Order: sequence, then structure tokens, then C-alpha cells
Amino acid sequence: MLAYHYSKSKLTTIMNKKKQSYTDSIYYQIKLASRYMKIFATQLFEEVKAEISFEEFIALDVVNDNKSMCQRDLAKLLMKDRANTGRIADGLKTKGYIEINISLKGNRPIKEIVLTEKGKKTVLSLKNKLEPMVKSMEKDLGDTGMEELSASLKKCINVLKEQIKNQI
Amino acid sequence: MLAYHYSKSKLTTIMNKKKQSYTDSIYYQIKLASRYMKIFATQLFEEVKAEISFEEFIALDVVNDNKSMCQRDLAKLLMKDRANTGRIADGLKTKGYIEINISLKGNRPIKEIVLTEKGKKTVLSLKNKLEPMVKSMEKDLGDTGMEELSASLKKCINVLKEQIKNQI
DNA sequence: ATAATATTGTTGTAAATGCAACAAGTTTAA
DNA sequence: TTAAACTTGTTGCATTTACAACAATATTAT
Repeated sequence: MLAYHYSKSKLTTIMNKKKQSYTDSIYYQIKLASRYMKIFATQLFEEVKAEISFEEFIALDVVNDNKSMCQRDLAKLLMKDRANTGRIADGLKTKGYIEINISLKGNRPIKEIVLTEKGKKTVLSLKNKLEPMVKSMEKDLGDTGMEELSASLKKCINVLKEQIKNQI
Repeated sequence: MLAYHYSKSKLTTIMNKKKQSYTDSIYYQIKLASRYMKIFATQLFEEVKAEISFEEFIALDVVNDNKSMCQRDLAKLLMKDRANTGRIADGLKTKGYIEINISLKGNRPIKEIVLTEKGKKTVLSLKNKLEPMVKSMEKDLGDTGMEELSASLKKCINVLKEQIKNQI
């Protein structure tokens, strides 16, 4: 009888005395999803005998999609530090997927990264290999499901972004 | 006029000739959220001068929540390999947060991990420090939002799990 | 003007991580 | 019973990653 004074969600809160454990948390699920996606892509790249790693592919794709990228901008998008981004760029240059041109951003000299023809071809071809997985996930979640997931993740990201210092 | 023969989603597909780039993808958002959570927790642990790292805390929390864990079981939940899980366990034992008891699982001898009092106290205290972030995320997403996010992530995870080989 | 700060990239180093090989035992299948 | 396969944990090594320090230049503030 007394229960009627409480909303359903408040009741659940009261009853949930046991604190939620890590493996039940959203963080765990996000990390698991992230990990599985990486494992999936890595294994797919092995199967199709891709000449570059998944991480290298991501770098190429980001460069392909953004005009006039310097290493620091790339680092931000790749979520890596400048040191390792530079190393990835060196590797891709050596293998002929990108060119590095000394250019200007404002007045500052930067190393502008540009895809070669080989780089463009490779990124397109590998993107097609990943397509079935993207499609099957879209199919499972539906259009609205994808948008809701994206919106929820954005909220998580924003809550966190405000509270961390993350300079690259 | 011809357009009426197509459903809305089919039309969008036809019109979206430009392939979605990595930084717009769900994978990117998941990875970003995962990264920010880790950075947040790591920085929080530094601020409160926690004696253990975030990864060590997770290990303690998982052990605390599961009865009779061997290293391999722990590895599966931590998403690490056995080698590194063993190393983490060694560190936690040396620092007095866990005890390692030789025990049996079926007939097999295992190293059962058990929290010490110090371990229990530490995990509880750090959990309380993380609580405000959990609450603020729950507040931002709402009860239903949290459940929807969880459900969506589960779908992603299941789609991927079927397609990867991931033995630990 | 000049000092402090910021941007851009590099190098070195330590830590984290994954992988493969190994050892010792158990289970399963032929 | 015996061989093959699996479980559990360890060791060693290569790769990835983060972080700090540095150099060179540009911007900002005093």
C-alpha cells in the first residue's frame, strides 16, 4: 500500500541495495563492443590478406575524409598521441600509401598527409570488405535503433568529455 | 512520382551514395566513449591518490563479485589474456589485496583468487569514488535510456560475437 | 620588445598488451 | 589403454601505447 507513494523507478532504486558490479555496467558493455569490433576487423583483414593493419586502414580512411590534415589533427581523430601517429604515418609513407607534403596551416609549417592512388584504392577496397558487417549491424538495430544508439553514446561522451583533461 | 514506389529507408539508401566515414561510424563513437571512460577513471584514481590502478580495481571488483575464480575465468571477464591476468594477480597479491589459494575446479588444480580484507575495503572505497560519474550518466540518459543503450550494445556484441574466434 | 605560452613534430623509455611456446595435468575419443 | 585434445598457468618476446622531454617555430600577453 505504501508502495503506491513511490514511482516505479524510485522503488527500483530503493530495492537495489546491492551496488552494480563492473561486468553489469555500461562501461563493460561499451568496452566489450569496442573490443569485439577490433577483433572482428583484425581477423577479417587477416583473412583477406590485407597488406595493412586495421589501425593503418583507419588512418588512411580519416586522411581520405579530411582535407589538409597535419599529424596532430590526425592524432586527435585516431585517439593516439603524436608520437605514435607519426610512426604510423612513417610506415604508411614507406609502403607508398600516403605522401607527406610540407605545407602551411596559418603560418605554421605542418606535414600534410595526402593519400596516393594506391592509398585511395586500398582504403576503398577494404571499406567494401567491412561493409557486410556494417550492414548486418544496421539490420539488427534498424534505422531508429542506430540513431538512438548514436545519440546515447554522444550523451555518454559529452558527460565524460567535460570532466577529463585530454590534451594531445 | 516514381519515388513513391520506394520506401523511405530504401530512398535514403539510394541517395546516400557517399559511403560513411570512420569518424561518423558507431565503431568510432563506441571507441571514443570507451576511451573517455578509461581516461576519466584513471584521472580520478590519480586525484584521490588511489594505491591501485583502474585496471587493478576492475580485477578486484570482478573477483569480489564472482565466487571461486581461477585466472582464466578472470581473464575472460577482464578481456585480457592469461599471461597478463597472471601478472596483474601477482601484483595484487604482492600488495596484499588478494590471496591466491590452490584449489580444485572439477579435478583440475586452479589458483583461486580471494580478496583480503584490505582488498574488500579498497574496492568498496573506490567504487564510491566512481559513483558520482555513474549517477550523472544515469541522470543524463534516464532509466529507459540506460536500458535502451544496454540493449543496443548487446545487439552489437552478439552480431560480432558470432563472427569472431576469440579464445582465451 | 620580450617573456610566456602554444603548436608541431621527434626521440627515448617504460608500461601494457598480445601471441606463441611450453609444462603439467585432465578429459575425451578411438 | 593409448593418443589426441583440452585446461590451467608460466615464460619470453615483439608490438603497441603512453608519457615526458626536447627542438623549432608561432602566437599571445605584458
